[in-house]
Amino acid sequence: MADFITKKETDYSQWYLDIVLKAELADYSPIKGSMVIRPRGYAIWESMQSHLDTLFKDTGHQNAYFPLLIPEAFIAKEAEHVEGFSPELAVVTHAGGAPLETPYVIRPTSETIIWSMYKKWIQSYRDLPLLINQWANVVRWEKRTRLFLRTSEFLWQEGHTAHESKQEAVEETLRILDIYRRFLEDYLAIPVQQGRKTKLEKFAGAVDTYCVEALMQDGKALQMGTSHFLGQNFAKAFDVRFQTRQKELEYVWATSWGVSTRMIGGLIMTHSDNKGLVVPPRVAPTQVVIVPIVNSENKREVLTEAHKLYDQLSPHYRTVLDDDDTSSPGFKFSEWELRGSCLRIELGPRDIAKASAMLVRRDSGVKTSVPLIHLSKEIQTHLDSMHHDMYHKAKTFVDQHTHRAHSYDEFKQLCAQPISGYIIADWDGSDTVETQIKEDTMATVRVVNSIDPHDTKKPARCIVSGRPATARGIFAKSY
RNA sequence: CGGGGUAUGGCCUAGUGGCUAAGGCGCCUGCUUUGGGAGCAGGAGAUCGUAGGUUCAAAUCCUACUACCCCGACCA
Repeated sequence: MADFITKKETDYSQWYLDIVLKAELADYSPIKGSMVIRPRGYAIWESMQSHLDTLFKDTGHQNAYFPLLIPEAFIAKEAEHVEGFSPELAVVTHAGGAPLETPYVIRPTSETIIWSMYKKWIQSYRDLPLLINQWANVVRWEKRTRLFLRTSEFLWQEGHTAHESKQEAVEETLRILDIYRRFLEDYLAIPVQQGRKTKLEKFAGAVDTYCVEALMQDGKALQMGTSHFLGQNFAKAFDVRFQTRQKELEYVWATSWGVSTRMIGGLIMTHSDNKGLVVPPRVAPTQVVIVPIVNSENKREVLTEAHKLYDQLSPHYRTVLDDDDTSSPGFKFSEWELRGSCLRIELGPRDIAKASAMLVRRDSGVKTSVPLIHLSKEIQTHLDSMHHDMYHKAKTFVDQHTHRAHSYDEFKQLCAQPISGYIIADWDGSDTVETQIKEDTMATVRVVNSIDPHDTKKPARCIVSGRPATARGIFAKSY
């Protein structure tokens, strides 16, 4: 992990931005607040897409596509939705060289355009459940942006489902939440907290918002994915009713859920170190880089061996052979560490003499000499253990920075720590207390979970008001 | 929208009133090199963010503007 623990907040920001820019994942774009995702960064996104698509399709979801522009009036149909999104809409007022009679907004999310179509598609319980996902870009004109973490335009997937019953929709909401948790842990090696959002933090238009949260190395939380139970709000706003099995007419029950390119930012902030990017093996664009070490005498022999090795490995691993002879091995080592290649294979005369290669891990820096005949198998073993080691390193960090606050004084003291982390506290569930905590300490409720009655012998009390506590929250400062 | 900062070749920086704007990285040419960011020699590349002002003289001082970055406000 990076050793900026004692440094200031701005240094952490700079460290993060340096990695994004120097590892060539993204760049500032000419449009303020939006970024250019460069090929190396996009490859991570493609990898995420492919894994998530599999998880969605395995649970019966299908991909579709809806328009970028949404009639402004659609947004206004759901009261909370319009209130929540209005301040951050980009509006198209002119087209074809003339003012438009009715303006369009660039989608900040697609609930409204999708539900306008669902009205046509859903008549009977036979049409349900309708399980659709879309890969798209959306625009939200935020006041403050940061590469990957909050850009005015970003890429995401948004799922939109319609169900016969409340229970089925709630189950779907939680099923997706669990897919997100599994994806983050099993593919990105990022441990997460899952739970419900408070009324103040939930999605504009949802009945309940659930989310997965991760803890960054500076002790701030980052929301990595959300899954909303929408109740019948959008069905009512767009008048989507269906004939039930009992021949009655009822509004359908809905969910929506999404994860975005923000996950790339979360991945960087969770795993990377002072040498640069560290990418978990299952999504890494480059899993193995082969660096041949040549001199004028053995050049041909070493390069022949290196190419043989490349041919052998590249069908199984995302492999790069760096045979550029204008830069030195030392330069390449540093360069590939910065770019986050999982494993480096050094192949030089000494190695070839004993029919082996030097294998170096990005996460730990540990070097092992491996016989060439075992190399392919060894790589798999190392990639697997690298994933587990990265997960456990991150998990240990989270555990070390998770504290329980029994009083407000204790809470405030924990918030004042350089790396405040998660603070678990009981409160009365009121907006007033939540707001006060935010004003006093900058910490917000990341997720709410119900209080396990077996956990405390005496009834839980709100740390601020002293009233009986109704909820146990995980609080943190956040991005 | 507030607070702070920056603006000099493709990138990073030096230059705080005075001769032809300096250096590093990168780039081009050639040679030599290659096990942790190689070396030597030569070369190309800048109207010093924009506009105005002060002065014999401005990259440097003053004013305004613009852009970007950081911290807030805001933010499924």
